[in-house]
Parts: sequence; C-alpha cells; structure tokens
Amino acid sequence: MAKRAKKTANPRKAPEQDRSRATVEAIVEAAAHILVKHGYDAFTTNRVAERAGVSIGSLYQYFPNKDALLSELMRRHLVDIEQTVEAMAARALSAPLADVIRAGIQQNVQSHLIDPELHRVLSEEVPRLGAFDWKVAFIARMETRVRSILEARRNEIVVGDIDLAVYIITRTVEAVVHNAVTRQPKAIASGALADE
Amino acid sequence: MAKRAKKTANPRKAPEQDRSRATVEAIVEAAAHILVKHGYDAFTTNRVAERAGVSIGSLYQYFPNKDALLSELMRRHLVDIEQTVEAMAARALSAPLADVIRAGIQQNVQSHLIDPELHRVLSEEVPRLGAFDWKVAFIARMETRVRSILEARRNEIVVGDIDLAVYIITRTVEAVVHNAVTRQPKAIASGALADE
DNA sequence: AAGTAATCTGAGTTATTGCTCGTATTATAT
DNA sequence: ATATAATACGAGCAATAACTCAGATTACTT
Repeated sequence: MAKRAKKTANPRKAPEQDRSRATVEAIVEAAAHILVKHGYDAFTTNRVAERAGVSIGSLYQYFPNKDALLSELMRRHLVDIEQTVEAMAARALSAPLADVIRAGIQQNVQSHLIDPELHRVLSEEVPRLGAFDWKVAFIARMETRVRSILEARRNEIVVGDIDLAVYIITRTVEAVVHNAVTRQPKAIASGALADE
Repeated sequence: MAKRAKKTANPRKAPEQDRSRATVEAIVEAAAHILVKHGYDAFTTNRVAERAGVSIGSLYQYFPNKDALLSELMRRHLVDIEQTVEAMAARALSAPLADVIRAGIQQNVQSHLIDPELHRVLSEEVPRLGAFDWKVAFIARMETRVRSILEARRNEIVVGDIDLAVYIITRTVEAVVHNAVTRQPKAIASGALADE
C-alpha cells in the first residue's frame, strides 16, 4: 500500500452519460479480470485502469478508493448469486424435505458456478473481506432463509437448538461446495448430493 | 508492498549462541502478537522488529524475507496442532465408530483452541497462504489419516466413493469447527458433537 | 590481551502504489 | 455559436514498507 485508504468514502459522481457508464463497466470488468487472472497482488488501481483502457484519473472519478472498487465487485457478485437463490427457493417450499435439501445444495452449486474463479479470489485472497457491509447483509439473509425452512418443518426433523442447526447447515454446505467447486472441477452434481 | 519479495529465499544464518536464539524467539513472538492483535495490515517487518525489541537488521539476519517469517509462524502452529492429533489418534483406533467420530471432532476443536486468534488470522487474513509447503503437506497427512480410518472400517459404513468421502469429511469438520471456534466462543463441546 | 567470529544496529535506498489536481476534450443546452 | 457541464487524461506527489550495508558491540578462543 501507499497512502492509507480513507475509511469513509465520500461518494463520487454517478455516471450520467453513456460514455461514462461504459467507462465504469470497463473498469469493473478489468478489475474482475485482473483479480481472476493475476491475483490480488496484481490488483492495483493503476493496473486496473490500464487494462480498462482508461486513465487512472477516470477510475477515481467513479470510485473514491480502491476498496470501493472491490466492494462494487463483491456487490455485483452477491447480487448474481442471490438471483439464483430466489429462483430456486420458490420452487422448493412445498416439495418433500429430501428434495428441498437437494435443491438447496444444487442452488449453492449453481451460485459457485456463476464465476468460480472470481468467487475463489474474493473469498480467499482478498484481505479484510468480511468488513464489507454487503457480505454481512447477504449472510444474514441466507441464514434467515434457511431458518424459515427449518421452522416450517420443525416436526419432520430432530434438532435441539435451531440457531445452532442453522449455523452448522449454512457453513457446512457453503464450505463443502466452495471447496469442491474451487478445487475440483469434476464430480459436482451427483456425488456431493448423494453423500449428503 | 514495496520491493517485491524474492521468490527463492536464500537461507540465512542459523542462530548459534543463546543470545541469537533469544532474538529469534523474540521476533517470532512479536510477529504472532502483531498478527493477532493488529491484523495482517499491521504486520510489517519494521514493526515486528520494533515490538521484538531488536533492530530490523537483526530480523533479516535470520529471516531472508517477510514470507519466511510468516512461514515459520505457520510451521510452528501446525506442529502444535499435529501433536494433539497424534495424541488422540492412538486412543481412537480401537473404539466404536461413534466414539471415533466424536474423538475426531473433539480433536479438531482442541487444535483450534491452541491459539484461536492466530489460527484465524493465519487462515483468513494472510493472502496467498495456500502457497506455503508446510500447509500442503499438513493437509495431505490429515487426509491420509482420515482415509485409513475409513478404510479400516469399510464394512461399518455406506459410501460409494472413498476419496470423495474423505474430502467431504475433512472439509466439513474443519470448516464447521473453524467457524464455530473463531466466531462463537461458546457452545463448543456438547452442541456440535450431538448434532453431528 | 589480542584476534576472530558472531551478533546487533538503524539510517538510508529503492521500488511501489494509492491518489490528487490542473488541464484538455467531448457532449449538452441555449 | 457560445456557454456550461460532464468526462477524460496522466504526470507527479506523498506515503509506505521491504530490505541492505557498513560499521559498532559482544562473545568466544588461544
């Protein structure tokens, strides 16, 4: 690092014309590309700007600092994931329990397949990642969802502590699928499902 | 970062006198302290040296670069963990399966309790952490252990793919316990065990 | 006591990188 | 056309941090 990044990011101008919107897109795409292909170490604002084909000044016109760019990247990724979650959650509410579980896992797999490499870098290489608001809120929403499913079917299952169960289920599925997808680009669907 | 860290670390002088051994200890302790109390961002070689009460020059006399210090920190931590594993593995071989599982989890909990904060920082904040040899070898050894237990009791369990089972079990237990210990300093022993 | 090796010191070098700011260019409004 | 706002540019500032090196201390030998 050089100058310490400001904690509070005074918001920057939002793009109004098509030209600037294109600039922002180029920056975001370049950022993702560099993170995925070259890792967090290579993720410098100057390099992102260069790859995006815009000047460093333009980058800072729309992102107050480096973290803001990272945050936007994560925000977009989580939005993508949440959409697939929504799509599957609707269907899964009335089905038999076993199917719900299967669907949940399947959904998680899908999420990770959206952009496995970006997902990996975001979760493993980026330091202090937990600090972003987006992620905290996202996890909370996911846990709420799992809990509501559990509570709706309380009679079908045997659990003492619902909070703990939610916690374990969330982490377990996430961790296993995350590891599977990021490390083994095979044996996704059938194997994992069956064993669970 | 400033100057790029050298990839190949030409080894430095090993301490021969008590004085220098004490210096090395002080450096390692200071490094752990800073990582735990102030996070990876604050983990600079200059700061470690200062906290250790030695000059920056002394640090570089025993650690060729920053990564070497980090690596040593991890090596020591893994050695600690492996010792508790050894201790429990012996006892668990002949017991009934349920007890073995319980013991395995218990052991994992113990490992994380050795130095939970250091463990957390090491696994979550330090970038490019998977690159260290020590960790790779460690994971391999752990998986071998789990596999041998599974194979020895093949008749008692129902699994299709042993490799996959080993993989899932390892990751699941690790992930859940890791999350539990680092995030919730309560409800360790009983709850987690029972639900599993 | 003198010589040699081990250890320690810390100011300075060097490279990196986040970010600013004055200026130039392009689009929109009048 | 002219004015005004939006957008783009990029050289360079300022801070930071890994790491070096020449010389000072301290400890072992003989």
